[in-house]
Amino acid sequence: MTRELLSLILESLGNFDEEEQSLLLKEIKEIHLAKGEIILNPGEVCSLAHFVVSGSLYQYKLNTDLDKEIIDLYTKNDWVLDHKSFVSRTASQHFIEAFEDSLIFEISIQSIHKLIANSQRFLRLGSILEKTSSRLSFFDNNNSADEKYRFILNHRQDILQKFPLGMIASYLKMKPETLSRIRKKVT
Amino acid sequence: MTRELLSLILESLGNFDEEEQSLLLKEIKEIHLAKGEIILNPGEVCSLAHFVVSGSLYQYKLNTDLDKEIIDLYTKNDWVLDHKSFVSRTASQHFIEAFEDSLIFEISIQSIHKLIANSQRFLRLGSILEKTSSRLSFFDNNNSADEKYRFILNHRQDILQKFPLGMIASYLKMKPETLSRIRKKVT
DNA sequence: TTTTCTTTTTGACTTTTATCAAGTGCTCCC
DNA sequence: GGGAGCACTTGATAAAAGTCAAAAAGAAAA
Repeated sequence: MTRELLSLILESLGNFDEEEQSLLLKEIKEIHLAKGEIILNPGEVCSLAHFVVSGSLYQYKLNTDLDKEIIDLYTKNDWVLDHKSFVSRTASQHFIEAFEDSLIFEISIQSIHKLIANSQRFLRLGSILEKTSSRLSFFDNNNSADEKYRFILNHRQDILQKFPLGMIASYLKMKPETLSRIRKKVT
Repeated sequence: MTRELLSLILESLGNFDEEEQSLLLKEIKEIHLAKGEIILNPGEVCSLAHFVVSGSLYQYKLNTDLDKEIIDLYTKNDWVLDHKSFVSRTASQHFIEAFEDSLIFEISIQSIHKLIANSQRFLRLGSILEKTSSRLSFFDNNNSADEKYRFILNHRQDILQKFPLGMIASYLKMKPETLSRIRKKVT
């Protein structure tokens, strides 16, 4: 992987010195995904963290009617993982799939442990988890449909561009009709 | 701490052999809490996991009107921690407080790391996290008030005994009136 | 036991969101 | 260009939960 691409990750995680960057570089893999490619399946333990360089991905589960329920949407500079499976090392119930052709970086949990063992400064990699969980936790609370949409509008403009409203509605746990009405009112 | 009390933890985590039990014992502290004592304050990083031997505790945050919003309720044999703060090592926004006089065990994240460094078998301590997060994640989803109450009825009978309905309603993110009506309907 | 205070229930009404059905606009593509 | 399909919008109505106010039931205190 090139240093130029590494700089994207460094922007996300904060800077590391030369030596740390070299160590980090050795653990990171570059992956090209075609639209529709799946990088996590239900039943697997999510032991890889991915970083979106370009393109977009989404995490979802199938409900009893086999409809996709959107868990999270990812674009450039987002960290991609099933947070719960990653942390507790239990089987995921979710899919993670490329929504477009995408370029991503990959780092394994083993690599992260290895780096931390080497230098405590890599404890900062824990912020990967922080980033993923803080975003999702907003939707956990009993916020109104309005507030949820406004949150996207303020913090995730990018996903409004990339993904169809039906997917965004599912992500916000509301019906497409409700999202459509709110959008008219708020904008 | 006595071996008898340790057996409670072993029931929760699965068995360890003699040597592992000795190592574990050294890292665990026994704590008596008086009703109202606070073991986690907003602004602190939650770096201790607690196990309830007897009594009860609750985790909450203050909303803008300074009302307590219940995050989690704990009784005998529950593990107590702010999951997000514990995992991501960021400042908690929550309180954790004894609801009654309680006896709890305490183990620090440092101790957990130390044990794991010593033997991979202590990786099982990760199930502490699993237990705490899986319970909470049920309420994240857009389940109806009915389903949430039924979940409590099936999986947390004990908290219905210990805590007033107002607290349980807040925990389930509904109004006390709604919980009262559902209770009449479901029971 | 009576009084007081708190918790829980009940009733009438409002707000929010879901549901169902139909309409508009758009793109793909033969 | 004329469907066929898809995404989004709009309207009418229903269901779920919240709000406010008051009554009933329980628990604690005098």
